[in-house]
Amino acid sequence: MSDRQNSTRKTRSDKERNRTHILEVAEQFFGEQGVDGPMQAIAKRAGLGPGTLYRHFPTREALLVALLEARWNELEARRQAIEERGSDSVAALKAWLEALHEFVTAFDGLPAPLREASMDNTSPLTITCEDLVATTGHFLAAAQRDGRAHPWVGARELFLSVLATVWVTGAALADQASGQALQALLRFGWETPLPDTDAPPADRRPRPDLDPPT
Amino acid sequence: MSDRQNSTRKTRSDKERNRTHILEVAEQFFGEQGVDGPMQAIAKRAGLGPGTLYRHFPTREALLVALLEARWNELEARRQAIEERGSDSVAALKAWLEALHEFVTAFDGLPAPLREASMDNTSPLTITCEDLVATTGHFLAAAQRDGRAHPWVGARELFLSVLATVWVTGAALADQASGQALQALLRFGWETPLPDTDAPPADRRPRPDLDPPT
DNA sequence: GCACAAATGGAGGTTATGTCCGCATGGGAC
DNA sequence: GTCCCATGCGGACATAACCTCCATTTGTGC
Repeated sequence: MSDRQNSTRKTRSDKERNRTHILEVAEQFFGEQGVDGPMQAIAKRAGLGPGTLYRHFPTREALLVALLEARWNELEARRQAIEERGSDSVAALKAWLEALHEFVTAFDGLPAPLREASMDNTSPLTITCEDLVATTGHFLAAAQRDGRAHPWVGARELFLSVLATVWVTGAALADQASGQALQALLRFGWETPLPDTDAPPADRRPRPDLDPPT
Repeated sequence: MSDRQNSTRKTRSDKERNRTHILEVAEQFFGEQGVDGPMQAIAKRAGLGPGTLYRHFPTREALLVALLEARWNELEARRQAIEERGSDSVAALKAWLEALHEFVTAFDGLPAPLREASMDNTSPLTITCEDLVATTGHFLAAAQRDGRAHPWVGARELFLSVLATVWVTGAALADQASGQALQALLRFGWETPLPDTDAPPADRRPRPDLDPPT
């Protein structure tokens, strides 16, 4: 970023100015209306033509990527904090999932494009998603090594479960209670029952019987 | 339904004919394109003007309700079959959740309107959703009475978790594996660990600590 | 057949998306 | 300072979808 035009001219100053202004406006707008709000409205609120908006961010997703970048740094900091705290692996995983949850709750309607991105591989958001899955996998693996998480659970599933939880509760629109209960439900899903007997720690139960793929 | 005009005239025959034709076309169309496909296309494929389509089904949701009605009967039959089978409560709940899963997978994109409906209370789909939640609650309660499901789990959450699972896996578009793993994750969430010790059966663990509502 | 209520169909208002191109504006040479 | 021109701007426009309204057609009862 900020690499100047190596050929002849410096990039015009108004360009960068407009870019950041768009980002400010979009941040506010998405915060109010959710990520599905009309792009037009952002351009209008920024006092720019639609052409300019699309020149800077050719798709809604591109705009989202730029907006999430700032928050991504914050999330990364939180990840480090969790790791340096050196708490037990389950607490760490829980903390990370909560951080992830908050990240996905940043804007209303965010889960949908993230889900899309984690499937399609063609979206600019894909890399972000894969990073998030990777970090989730990092914490999950630690918990599994300690025998505190079922070994058959995957990082991708946990990530998707966070998306699903946020999606289903409508990003804070709807009842908090269901959201929390769902989170608890999922936690009970991955967490291993009890280290309070001295039986073999991890998989006291085998992988649950999955129905054949019909 | 099919109550004739009590005032003066019988309802015109072409009306009912068009209605059923629209339903046939819509069933196929939604099956192919998902429930978000353009309404126009349905009208066109049925050889009708958009006005006629909207006269019969004023909203996309109204059309969905009519389409789901047939499948709802099927689901109801399945419910009865499960109950008459008289299997154990956990198996019954599992079977019901699977039936529900298939119901929600009927059309691509179905989870979204159902979620909407189960929140808004203004949608024509709302009643359907509430019926589904009620039945889920029926099977869940039985399992809880047997101490085979965590007592703090609610019917609504289970229903929403089915919606969420289907949503996140993109209604059979995406990887089956993640979908099944998620289902397993959730099942581990609600199912009570083990009747293989003769300890008090149900809540071996208290309701998990929910974080205070921030 | 005839009259008329009922139903049709498509034209059209509205809102959103994304592109294209004439125009203005900022950067650099002098 | 001023002039040139590449760079970026802005909004008009092409496209697509939604949904409504009303002139026209069509089926029903007599």
